[in-house]
Amino acid sequence: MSEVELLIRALSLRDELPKAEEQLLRDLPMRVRSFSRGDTLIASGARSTESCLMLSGFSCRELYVEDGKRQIAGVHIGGDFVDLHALLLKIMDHAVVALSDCRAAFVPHAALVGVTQKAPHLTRLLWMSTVIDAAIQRAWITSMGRRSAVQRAGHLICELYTRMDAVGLASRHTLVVPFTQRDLADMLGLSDVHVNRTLRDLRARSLIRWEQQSIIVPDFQALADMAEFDPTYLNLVRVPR
Amino acid sequence: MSEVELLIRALSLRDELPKAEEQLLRDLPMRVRSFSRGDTLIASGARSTESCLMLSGFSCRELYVEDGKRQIAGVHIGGDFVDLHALLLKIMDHAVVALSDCRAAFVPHAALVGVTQKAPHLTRLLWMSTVIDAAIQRAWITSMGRRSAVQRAGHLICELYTRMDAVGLASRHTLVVPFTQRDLADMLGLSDVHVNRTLRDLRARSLIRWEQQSIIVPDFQALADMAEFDPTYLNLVRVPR
DNA sequence: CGTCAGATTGATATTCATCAAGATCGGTGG
DNA sequence: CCACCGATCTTGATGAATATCAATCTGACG
Repeated sequence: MSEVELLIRALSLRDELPKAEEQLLRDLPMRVRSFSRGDTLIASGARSTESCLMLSGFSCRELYVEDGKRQIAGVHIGGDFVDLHALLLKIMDHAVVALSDCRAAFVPHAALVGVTQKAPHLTRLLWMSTVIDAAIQRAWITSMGRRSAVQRAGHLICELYTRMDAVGLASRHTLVVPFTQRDLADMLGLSDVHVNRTLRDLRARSLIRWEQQSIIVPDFQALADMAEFDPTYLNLVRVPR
Repeated sequence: MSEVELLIRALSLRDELPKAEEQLLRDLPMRVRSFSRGDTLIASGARSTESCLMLSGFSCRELYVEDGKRQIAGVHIGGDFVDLHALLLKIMDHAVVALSDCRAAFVPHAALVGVTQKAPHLTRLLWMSTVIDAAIQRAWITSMGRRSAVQRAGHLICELYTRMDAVGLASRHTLVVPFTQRDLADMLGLSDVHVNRTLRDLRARSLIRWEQQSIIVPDFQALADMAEFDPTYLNLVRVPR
């Protein structure tokens, strides 16, 4: 079982992945490292020569504004090529930080450039993964601009549930997530106090339960309806790309 | 002067563009169409077989939530390959709508797949343009989550100024933009009334003037400082990619 | 000259942030 | 084993930011 199984699974969900391309992924040179919650995987402003693939655990994209307020612009789980865009951007506009203990693989840009030169279809699939990321960001923008706090929180939980379920990381109505309410607040653009009340509200409506580090979603459809969640943007359909 | 000059300029700002690749762009088959303000260039949910390149004028990415509230998730100007991600996404999660009279070129996906097969470097530059788009979206998320209304509006104006200036569409302190205050409200996630007051505030501080369809920024640095605008994320540097 | 979209202003309501104080819980040193 | 400690969660009270509702004003245009 190779380190890139989850990535292969994530790509296979969206298009047929020929064995040869699978092999290219397995053969990518990579340096695997472990991190603890709070560690910085990639610093803001870094000029990377490697891109970072999540193997297990959680990380997030983190930006700070001047008075120390934090905004999280995306959450990443195993199989996400979090930092693929560094291949093109050269200088990071944000940091990637561990939200839980996690493992990540760092792949040299030279190897990825190699993929773009000899494997156009695989290149398109990697490109696709960055573009799905952007679609998720648009959903966040929509939530932050035009949805209430309860809907926003519900929408985020639906997103995480759907994404984790797709790669086999959710089990029967339950998500194991390491987030504190402060983390959630920084994802949703709310204060931690207000997140607490928002979760209480969701609990009171029996849309979620929150035990230890687990979010339990007894009735996904009910939550999705409340939050106006439509999973189309996650592109979980297998079509030629 | 070909239709794709502005695109060539936008890419050249970020990396050297060999003549051969320039020629590939000029040779792309395309169907040019004109639109009036309010027209839909690409409908939400569409399964396109073409991608849309802005030639002139303004468009935006538009999403609606159920009670009819609109959120704009990005603004596009001449030279922006607005809809390049449709090549990978296959089904649109949002609409692209004209914010002014504009012209756009539609390029068949088959031709773009061709580029990915025979021009890896140009492919990376196109990929880059989608990934810069995502960086802009992260800046919007940060603004919406953690900046005040005045900073948010200022930040957006700085973004537009910088992008338009980069491709030669801004002239001495002045931006010609066709936005109504309602458009602006839907970009910023505010009500139109509040946008009006926010602009009044910016005017009162002499950070902008707003005449007809022109935004005048007498002192860009002052506005940027107030809004904490740092243009790094727009990747306006010429480096090998 | 009337009409209509957009801009502006005022009054009020709602949502959410901030400040402050407990409560809970896991971990740690004695 | 127990007392303590810090981080997190929870709740209440208050205030600021922003939305909503309702007029009025302005300017372009038929």
